[in-house]
Amino acid sequence: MTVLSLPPLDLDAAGGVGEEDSPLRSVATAVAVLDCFADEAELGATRVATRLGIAKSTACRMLAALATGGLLERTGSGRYRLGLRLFEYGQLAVDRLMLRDVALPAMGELRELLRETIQLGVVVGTDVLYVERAEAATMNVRFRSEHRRNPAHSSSAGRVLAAADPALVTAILERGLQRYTPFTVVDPLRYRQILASTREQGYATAREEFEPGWSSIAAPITLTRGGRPHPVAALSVVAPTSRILGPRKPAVVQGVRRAAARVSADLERARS
Amino acid sequence: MTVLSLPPLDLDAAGGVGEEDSPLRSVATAVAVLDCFADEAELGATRVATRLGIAKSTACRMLAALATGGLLERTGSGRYRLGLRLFEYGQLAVDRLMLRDVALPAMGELRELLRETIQLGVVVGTDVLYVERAEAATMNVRFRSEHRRNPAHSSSAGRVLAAADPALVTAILERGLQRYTPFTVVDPLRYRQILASTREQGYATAREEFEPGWSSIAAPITLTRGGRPHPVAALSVVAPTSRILGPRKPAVVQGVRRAAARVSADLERARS
DNA sequence: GCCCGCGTTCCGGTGTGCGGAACGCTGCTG
DNA sequence: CAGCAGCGTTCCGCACACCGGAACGCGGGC
Repeated sequence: MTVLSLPPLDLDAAGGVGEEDSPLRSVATAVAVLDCFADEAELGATRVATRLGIAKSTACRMLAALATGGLLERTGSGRYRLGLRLFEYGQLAVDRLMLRDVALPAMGELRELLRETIQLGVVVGTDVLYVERAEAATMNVRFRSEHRRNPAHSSSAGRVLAAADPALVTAILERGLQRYTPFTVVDPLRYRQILASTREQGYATAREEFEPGWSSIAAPITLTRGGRPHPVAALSVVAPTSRILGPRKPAVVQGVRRAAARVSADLERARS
Repeated sequence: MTVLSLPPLDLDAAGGVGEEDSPLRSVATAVAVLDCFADEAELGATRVATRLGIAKSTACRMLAALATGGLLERTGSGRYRLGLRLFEYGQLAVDRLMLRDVALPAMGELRELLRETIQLGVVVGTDVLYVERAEAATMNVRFRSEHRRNPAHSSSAGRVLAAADPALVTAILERGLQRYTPFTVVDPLRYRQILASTREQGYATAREEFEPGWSSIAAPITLTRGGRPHPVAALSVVAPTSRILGPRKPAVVQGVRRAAARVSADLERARS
């Protein structure tokens, strides 16, 4: 089994529902129906039909079929909601990367060492998706679903992953460096400079570039492929700025780099 | 928005792939294709075709359609694997229960108090599915995907949930009390006695009934519906037997009951 | 370099999913 | 209390999109 062959960054997946010209029209619309539930928690047949521009009867059949398959569940009032089977599939998808299990011990130790929240992120499209998180001592309700994915250019994890992947860099630049805070780096030239220094130093930082007050430091988890180490994921420490970019910064950098290196080694050994 | 209306325990979902007589045949087979990946990490068109008894060309089209939808990803050698989009959908499905976010703080505090692993479980079919886990101090690699779901009859969480749900009890008994360890309760009469005492005491225990050496204590998270409190989830402490069923048992019971009661109250308030 | 196995593509017939309209139902509202 | 409006669901006939079999291109392996 190949260990975590990085998905070839499907750019089209970033867009909206759109009209797929693929075969299996009904399956494509079924997936589009699922996508509708990314925005809203509960949907009925009429909403789905109008959103997708299909007949109401078609939407109803799609919803029923997805519900019998377990991908959707019926709420009391005839509407539908994402099903828990999707949770199981999603956990399996992450487990199959053979990354989380390898990284968990190191993440727990790093959390204990720094007493901060540790994140494990991979690239999907031009975003970083966090597939595991070791919360600081008291589990922080601040980290919710909306913090499970963020644009690669404004996060330290995205930088260590882009630093070694020119195709990802061009994809990020094509999409545009959107500004989220006054500190967000939006100049392509400056962004490339940051990536260059990331390559040199072996870690990346992001100072309040996505959410005011919160910064992060990340180091790459690599896998030697074709003789050269290739980043496949990133370990990042996220905390209020003063706690990791102040006097503690050297300790945090050393800690996250060591943890990422250990995960890389374990991942290499797990490649049986 | 209704908060966590318990899914009506789809019994058929427990079975294998099977032939659905529902409309939208292609969507049904697409779901069946997804189900194939519950067992194996990577699959090609031929394997899928033989497993489902469909033509190889059909399987190929299904795989391609699911891949363009992001539910599957292509691995290097033309085979397929569950896609990370499923992870996002799955996280959304759990978030929409408005249960995890409410329970996280209490779980973190209980973990700190007991220094043991805390699990948050819900019922799906006749199994308990754990949708969140607060690991003990060092994140334990022992808890992996195979520990994300287990039969309701052999877990403490399943008992507090079955204690107030006669329909679930009959479903569990119909399925049969499978033996996993020498301690597993497999006598229906004894099982009903245990449920009765669970109702009285307000918590449940399971002593090495699923995995030798590991036991658990659970308390119900309830939501008043129709004037009466109704369990919708369970908080459980899982640890080596001596650490929770020995002298510490009273403290553990009190801790998990208090935490579950707090989550219940918060959940009630969140029902705006 | 041969062969076997894979994933993919092509093509025609047919059965299946599409859309529009009609049906119960619930929960508003005048 | 009755009317209505909106919902999810069902029915039905036509068209077309999907299924299966066979052919293609490619890669790995005794």
